[in-house]
Order: sequence, then structure tokens, then C-alpha cells
Amino acid sequence: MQKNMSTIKDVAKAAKLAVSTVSLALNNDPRVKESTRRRVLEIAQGLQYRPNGIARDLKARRTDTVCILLHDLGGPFYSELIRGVQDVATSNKYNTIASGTGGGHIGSAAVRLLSERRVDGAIILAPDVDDETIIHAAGKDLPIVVLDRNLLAENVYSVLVDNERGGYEVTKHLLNLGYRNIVFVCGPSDSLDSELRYRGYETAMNEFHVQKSKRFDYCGHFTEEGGYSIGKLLSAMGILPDAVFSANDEMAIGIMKSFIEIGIRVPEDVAVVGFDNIPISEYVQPSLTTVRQPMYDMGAVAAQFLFQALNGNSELQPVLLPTELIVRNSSQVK
Amino acid sequence: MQKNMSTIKDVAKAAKLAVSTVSLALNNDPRVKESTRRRVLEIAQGLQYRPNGIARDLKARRTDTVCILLHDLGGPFYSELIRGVQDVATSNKYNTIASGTGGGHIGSAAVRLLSERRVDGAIILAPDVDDETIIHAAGKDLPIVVLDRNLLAENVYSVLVDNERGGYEVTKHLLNLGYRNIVFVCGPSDSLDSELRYRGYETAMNEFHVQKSKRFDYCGHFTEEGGYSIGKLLSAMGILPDAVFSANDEMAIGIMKSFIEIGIRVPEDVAVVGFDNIPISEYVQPSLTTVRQPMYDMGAVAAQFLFQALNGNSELQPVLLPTELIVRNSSQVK
DNA sequence: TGTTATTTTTGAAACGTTTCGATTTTATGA
DNA sequence: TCATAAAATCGAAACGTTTCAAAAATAACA
Repeated sequence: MQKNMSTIKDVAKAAKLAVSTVSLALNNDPRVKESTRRRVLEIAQGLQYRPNGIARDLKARRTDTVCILLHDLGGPFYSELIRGVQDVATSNKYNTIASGTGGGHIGSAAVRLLSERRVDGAIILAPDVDDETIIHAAGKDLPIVVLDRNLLAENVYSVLVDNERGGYEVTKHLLNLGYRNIVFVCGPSDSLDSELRYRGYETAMNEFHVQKSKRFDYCGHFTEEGGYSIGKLLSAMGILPDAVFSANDEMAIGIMKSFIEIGIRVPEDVAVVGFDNIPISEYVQPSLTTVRQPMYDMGAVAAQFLFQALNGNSELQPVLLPTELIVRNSSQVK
Repeated sequence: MQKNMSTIKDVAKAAKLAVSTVSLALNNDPRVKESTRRRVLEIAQGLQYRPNGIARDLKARRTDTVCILLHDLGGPFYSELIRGVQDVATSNKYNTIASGTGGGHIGSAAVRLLSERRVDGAIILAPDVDDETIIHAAGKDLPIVVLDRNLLAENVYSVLVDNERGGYEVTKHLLNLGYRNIVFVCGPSDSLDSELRYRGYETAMNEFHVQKSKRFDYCGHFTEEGGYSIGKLLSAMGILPDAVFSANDEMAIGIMKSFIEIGIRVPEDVAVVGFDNIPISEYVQPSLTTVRQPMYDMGAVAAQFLFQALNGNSELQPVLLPTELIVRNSSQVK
């Protein structure tokens, strides 16, 4: 049975000093005599004393920690985002913790970290955290940066990726290559991303005076399986288009897989393009033409916003980050 | 300028009740009259009161949170691990936060979360957190599960993957296919994983009475670039083996890339196998034969250990999870 | 109505720190 | 040696909760 964790009181008692002196000593306050400090340090060491961070946070009314909330921690392309946040947070001497909002009671992670003020700031890329929660939690002393979300509120700042332009450019790429019958495969119907990418597609198609596919004809759930089914469906119904623009890479990969299985060649018979530039998009066969989102930048910019806000600057305009078209082999015969 | 967050005191004052009554009311204690509770709830709502989690944690001396410490949050194959942990933690009504140990001052994340007791338990897969820190932080009330680390200490529990057997099996697979001149490419010299995988390789080679490569001749840093250089080196020196067993997939992919670049065919000229079964290993060309680590199980088992320990069971023997050989095209002509 | 049992509310202490103003100790200068 | 300045230490309050024992209010019963 281990004895209880020793506290600053125990150290004080052992050193025959006041608690306050010990505290000062441990925090290297110049007011304590050098010899006392050394003695305190020694005794603290001997007692295996470790300050209790929670008590410290309570007193300080700050945690020096920011969090990043993701629906699915460890999703395929959050990695760079997290890195971006962490790099900036670290250089501002803040700690970063991440939490997934997916499992468990809905909103529990958000409530716990934000509403109950266990962090000093937050970056949120999680559609399942509702605006309400965010608006309520945000405050002068707890700025929140939302990613990929249309939300305008006090102490809430916004970083967006130009999904619409990305959709426009990749569609135009297809059109320039001569493809005309281009089908758009959308994601979940409540996905803003999917919607915006469609709008870009729409614009490009209009620009070329080409008839566009009805938006909601083909709808996966941003999953590879979803794409696979849609691919099967398209070919089974004998309505193969010239090209498919899938609202994300996972679905695009599923689509390609289904095509290839039944002997439809990509891109010779049908071109396929995706969106997101997830790591495997480079490795699938054929490699996937897609649109890169600047995930690292997104994280870094979001974190910078956070610290600007924490330093009192509340005049931060929403920023729109550019995407980048990445042409690979799924759209263009070598 | 936003006014200060309201506390339970403000609610009490507004309701003309004692703080303690309000606390009881908010926590649905049956001792408070129903009508009072409703009144309190209403007033709390009106004041936008949100309990301060830090104060609560301090008083309760527990956080209902466990953390998972990874060197590189968002690394390619942690995703499943995190999911495993989170699933189990959630079903035990605990929250999970994740933190990367890579950026920033070394050990800072670990110290902050573990030593300063901001969590009730931890799962650690991060070679850069040293044993010392773990041993010191661990306690009856803060069990720690270490993954892939040889560490035996009080309140520290261990979940391992049978790297040695994995190495043995994949080597045997090569030997059974007739390969004899098999080179082992190791990871960083301080990597236990790499070492164990080598031992499995050694055993298999001995079993077949084949001469094995010297262990430290070829050493990448578990990176694709490292593998690429080694591949170049091997071919440049004209000492191509029959097969290469790379201590992880990233390096294996780099090696294949370099081979293919200069016209060496995989697997016809040289077979390549890796370890870890990272997502893209399935998609590279040729697809990579590798060894799967049961990441989800690892996370789930680790979390289960944690909660067993939190519930007073300290008799948990280290567990060794089996690996699984995944044969793909990089080792075997179709 | 008075007594007792029950329900409801309360004040104070505690969790482990930091910080402030006050007090004690030591050093300084005449 | 004494007064004063400077250095070192101290005690108490505070951070925002929960909890415990006790007090107050209400209900039940004779």
C-alpha cells in the first residue's frame, strides 16, 4: 500500500518552514535565502514531492493548455493538422492535448474541456460539436478557433479552406482535358465541405456550358465502402460517365476499386478525382488526382489565432486558405 | 468586455441560499426540496453558470480522465490504438485525452499530465519518455500501462506485441519461398522493437542453417528516406541480396522505391518485407508483405489493464499479443 | 400543545497551491 | 549601541468546488 502523495505541507513541516516559504523556494523566488532553497529542494526530493498541477491551475485560473477537438482522433489526415497546432503552441509555451469527440455521450469531451474550463483555448474540427456549445463556452479568457465551420460569434475565430475553389479547379482540370460527362459524388448531406465542393464543380460546369449531374444522385458517406457501392451502382446501371469527381479521397478510392474490379480502366475509360490528398492517395493504383488541403498551415494558423486572441487581439478576420490541385494518374493518361 | 465567469457563489447569492445547498441541488442530491432545486437550476441557467472542472477535480482528487501519450500524435498507425483505448475508456465513463511527447521540452507533456496528476491513469507508447519519469509518476492512484517497453515496476503494467515471433515468421516465410541471402535492415539502434524483430530473424535463419546478415550493417531511422538511401547503397555496392527484411514498413517502402527506380524488380529480383502493416502498405506497388500488429487490441487491452488497476487489481501479468503475417506481392510472384 | 422524527438547509472545513501584507530576522551605518 | 534599512520568513486568504456534522424548519404523532 503506497502512502499518500506528499504535498507542499509535508515539505513545509519537514523543513520547519511556512508553506508559503516553501512555495517561494520551489518557484525560485529571489526572496528566499539560497541556503534555505537548497534545503527545501533537498527535502522535497527526499519526500518525492511533486506539485499538484490541478491545485496550481485552480489558483492561477489558467491551465497553459489548449486543446484540439477532432471527431476522430487519428483519422487519416489530421496528423499534419495536429503537428501545425502543436508546433505553434509549443513555441508559445503552451501544452496541447487532443481529444476525440466521436465516442461516448455526445458533446461530453467538449463540455468537459471547454465548458468546465480545463483549457485556456481550443481548436475545433468536429462537426458533431454543436454551435451552441461552442458559443457558450467561448469567452475572453477562452478563445475558440473553429475550422471548416460557418460560425460567427464573439471570441470565436474561424479558419476555412477554400473548398469551393478547390472543387472549381479540379473540375476545370477535367474539363480542360476534354471530359464532359462528369458526375459529382457527394458526401453526407449535412456536410458543408461536400456542399462547397459541389458549388465549385457547378461553377466550372456552367463556365463550360456543360450539363452537370444532379447533386444528390450519388451520395456516399465519405467512406471507401460508400464509394465502392456507388461505383458498382454506376456500372451496373450502365450509366458510366467520362469522369467522376468524388467529394473526398476515401470515396474516390472505393470507386476506383470497384471500377477496376470489373475491368473498367481508370483513367482510360473513366477518370476519377478526389479531394483531401490523404496519404494513400499517392499510392493507390492509379495514383489519385486530388486537391490538397493545407492541413499543417491550417493548424498553425488556427493556433496563431488562438494566441493572438489570448493576447487580447480580438480583431481577427476569418481566413480562407488556398487549396492546391494535385494531378496524378487517375485523371490523365500518362 | 465580458464579465467574469459566474461561480457557484454567485448562484447562491442570487438564490439567497447557502453555497452548499446550491451544490447539492446542482448535483441532484435528494436532500434538497424539489422546488428549491428547480429554482436553483433556473437561476444557474440565468447566470450562465458552468461548474469549474478544475475546482471539482481538486476537491474530488480525481479527474476521471486517462491519457495516452504518443511520441507523434497522428503517426500513421496510432489511429487504431487510440480507438481501442477510447472505446474502453468511454465504456468505463472515463475521458481520454491524447498528447504528443515529441514537440517541446523533453518530457514536458509527461510531467505535466502524470507527475502533476492531471489524469487518473496513462497509457504510454513513446520511447522518449524515460523510465524514471514513469516509475516516479506511477502510483496506486495513478496506474500506468506501458506499451512496447521492458519496464517492471510497481503500478506499471505492460502490454507487448510479440515482435520476435513476428520477425521469426516473416523470415521463415521468406525462407520457405526459397530465399536464402536475406538482409535485415534495422531501425534506430536504441529501438527495442528493431532488436526483437532481429532476434526472430536470427532464430529463423539459424533454424534453416543460413548465414545471417550482420545486424548493424544497414540501419535506417524508421523513415522512408532512410530506407531509400539504404536501397541505393545496396544496389550501388552491387551486393544485392535475394530478399530484404526491413524492421518497419516505412523503410521497406523507401527501399522498394529505390529499387524500382533503378530497374530492380520486386519481388522477381529482390523480395522486400516490412513490419507494422501501416495503411499504405496495402497500396504501394507491389503491395508489401508485412507483419500486422494488433493495434486496436493493444489499445483496448491496455485500457482494460488500466481500469482493472484502478479498481484495485494489481496482479496483472504482462501480456504478449500475437502478430499476424500478411503476405502480399512484394515477397511472392503472383 | 408539546415532543419526536423527518426533511431541508447551513456553515465550516477541506482539496493543494500561490500571493499579499505583515512580521521577524539579519545586515548596515552612524 | 541603537536606529534603520534590507532580507527572509510567515500567516491568512484566495481559487471554486464538495462534504460533513450540525442547525433549522417542517411534518408527524400522541
